[in-house]
Amino acid sequence: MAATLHDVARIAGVSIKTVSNVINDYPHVKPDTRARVQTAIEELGYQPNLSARSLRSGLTGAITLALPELSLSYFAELADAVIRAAERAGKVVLIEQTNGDRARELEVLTSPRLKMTDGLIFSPLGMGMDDVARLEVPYPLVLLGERIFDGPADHVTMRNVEAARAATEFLIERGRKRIVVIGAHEDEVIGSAGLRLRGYMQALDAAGLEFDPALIGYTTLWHRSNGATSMRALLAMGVEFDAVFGLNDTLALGAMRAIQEAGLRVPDDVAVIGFDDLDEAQYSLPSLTTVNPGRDEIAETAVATLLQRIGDRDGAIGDARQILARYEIVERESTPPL
Amino acid sequence: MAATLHDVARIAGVSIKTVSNVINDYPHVKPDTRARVQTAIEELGYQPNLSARSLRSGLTGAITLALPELSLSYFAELADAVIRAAERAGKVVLIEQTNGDRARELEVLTSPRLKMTDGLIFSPLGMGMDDVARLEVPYPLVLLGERIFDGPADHVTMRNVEAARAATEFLIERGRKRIVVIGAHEDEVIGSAGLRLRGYMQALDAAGLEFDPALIGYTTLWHRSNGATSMRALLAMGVEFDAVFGLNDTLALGAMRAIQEAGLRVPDDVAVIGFDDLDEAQYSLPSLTTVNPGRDEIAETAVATLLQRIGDRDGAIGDARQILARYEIVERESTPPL
DNA sequence: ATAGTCGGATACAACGTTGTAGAGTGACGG
DNA sequence: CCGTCACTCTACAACGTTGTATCCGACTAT
Repeated sequence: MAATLHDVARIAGVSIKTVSNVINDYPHVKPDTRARVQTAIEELGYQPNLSARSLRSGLTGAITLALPELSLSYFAELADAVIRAAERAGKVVLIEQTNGDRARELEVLTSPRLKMTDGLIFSPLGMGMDDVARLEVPYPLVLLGERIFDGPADHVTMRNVEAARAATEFLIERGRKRIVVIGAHEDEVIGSAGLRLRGYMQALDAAGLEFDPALIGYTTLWHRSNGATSMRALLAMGVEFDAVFGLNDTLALGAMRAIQEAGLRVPDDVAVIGFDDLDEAQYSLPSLTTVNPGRDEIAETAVATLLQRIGDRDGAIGDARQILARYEIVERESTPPL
Repeated sequence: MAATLHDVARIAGVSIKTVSNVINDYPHVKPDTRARVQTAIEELGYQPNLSARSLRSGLTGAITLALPELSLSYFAELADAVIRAAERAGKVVLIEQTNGDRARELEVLTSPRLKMTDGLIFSPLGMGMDDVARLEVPYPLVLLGERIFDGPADHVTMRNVEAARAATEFLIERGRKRIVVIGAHEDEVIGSAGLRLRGYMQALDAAGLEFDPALIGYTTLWHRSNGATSMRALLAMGVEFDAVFGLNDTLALGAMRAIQEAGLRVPDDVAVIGFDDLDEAQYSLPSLTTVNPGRDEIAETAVATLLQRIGDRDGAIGDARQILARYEIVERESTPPL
């Protein structure tokens, strides 16, 4: 079987603790002894048993990332970024999918499987304000996304309102006046949809444009098909518009397809802007202007914050923090100046 | 801190082993005792320490999935499927990204981090035939993808040649005769590109169509931009063609964009077929006909095979197996009958 | 010369769990 | 009435690692 400290110690003619000391770079080991131990380690191909180490130290070196599902590009790209950030810190990432299902999300929060890792980066979708208390968990937790405000945990997120306002203003500056929104959620306030819609309204307000409820397309989910369906419905109702703000890129791309199907031209007849800066937004026809919400920064910060909490066992850091990433408009072909 | 067996045992007035027996459903425990222990467990909110359990049992209940990168949709959807399959079996998945880089792939194979899990599902991209020996690893390993034939490990993959042949025949049956291939790799034989190109040639052969090297578009990577660039190059050379076979969906979608940019119509002037059945293939304009290579089946089988190997410590199962998934053509708008 | 310090190494216990061996109890058959 | 057996439970060791206490020798300061 796999070699242990005992095997190495026997071959090197030292105690197991000395081998352990060599491995952990404990300073007081004679160079000569160290060399002998190193040789033995290589000879046996010794690799430490991480379970034993975890048992001793109480830490595993892994973190959990819980998100709705990887087949949604936004979350796939988020996971990519989180894994890279974790790797830079020498940590490894375990992924749980919740499907955005509230029950499953609550289950993940208390799952024994979490004990396999040192902390959780959690992007909830189904949970609401009523579940805030469930976030009082006995392990380090960092939240992503928008569902929970003022929870008991650190929260890393994007400037939804400001960024959505900037996106809307971007369209207005380019001469668009009747801007459809695709992806709103009925009566939602605290989720991404609610916040982005608020940014939209702020921009209209600031520009002195009137808000027209007929321009708002509601969807339950944010898949491409929802964007297309919602757009088709608006087209069928004969609403007049000269621009579309997809509350995420996937919706925007779906809407763009529906617009083109209907014989309208993007961007000549209708300008389109999205939100998320997915990889695919560069390759649509026309390429999609969008908001880069700072995904890499979010991932990096979430990992750093979580690791801080993990390292901080006596609560020296203090209360839950809210951290907001920088956003940026990425201009492409779908929104030329008129 | 977290409760242990000792705490539960003390409260319930039994030995720790009895508590352990209750938890592991050992049959010979008096109902009365069992109930008392259960109560104590709930009272303390006891959850077993998985590190300790792992140390004892030698198993962690987690598996590693190593793949190029999650921001490639194909791999994101593969990861999604693997995680679901693992979850059904009560296992959890840790993800390593290799970026398709050979050095990084070899590193992953020997990383100590692997010891945090019971086995590896590995989708290599950079490794070649010369590295086959590196796959002789002292832990359960299941390979995905095409780079390695006849390796020392179980291999779950798709019927690349047959499926590519079927895709090509699908175009031929619909009256197309000059079929461009996008995404070929120079001189490659064993990779997905080489195999799919072989299927293409077989189909031409069977239909009595001549192979024209001018119709083959080479790319190094399989991103959307590569598909677009390669297609633009062929268009610039003035090659005549009436169909495009993208060796994956991403390439096909990129190529489709380039075709439309050039003023040609899909599918009227050019039919397009892809490979992978990504989610997004349904939502392009026109929607993309493609090959579903059996991704769910591959994920399910890979997990099942790996778990078998993990459970089979005395090598009762025997030699490495090759398992091929069923494929299927998914017909959409990009390939109407002429 | 002696106490104190430092470098270099070791023995032992402990992390929390489960397998093994075995002890105690009662029922049952001969 | 005793041996056997099934049931119920316990004590102990072990998984492989690292922290703590400790030991020995050599060097420094007084």
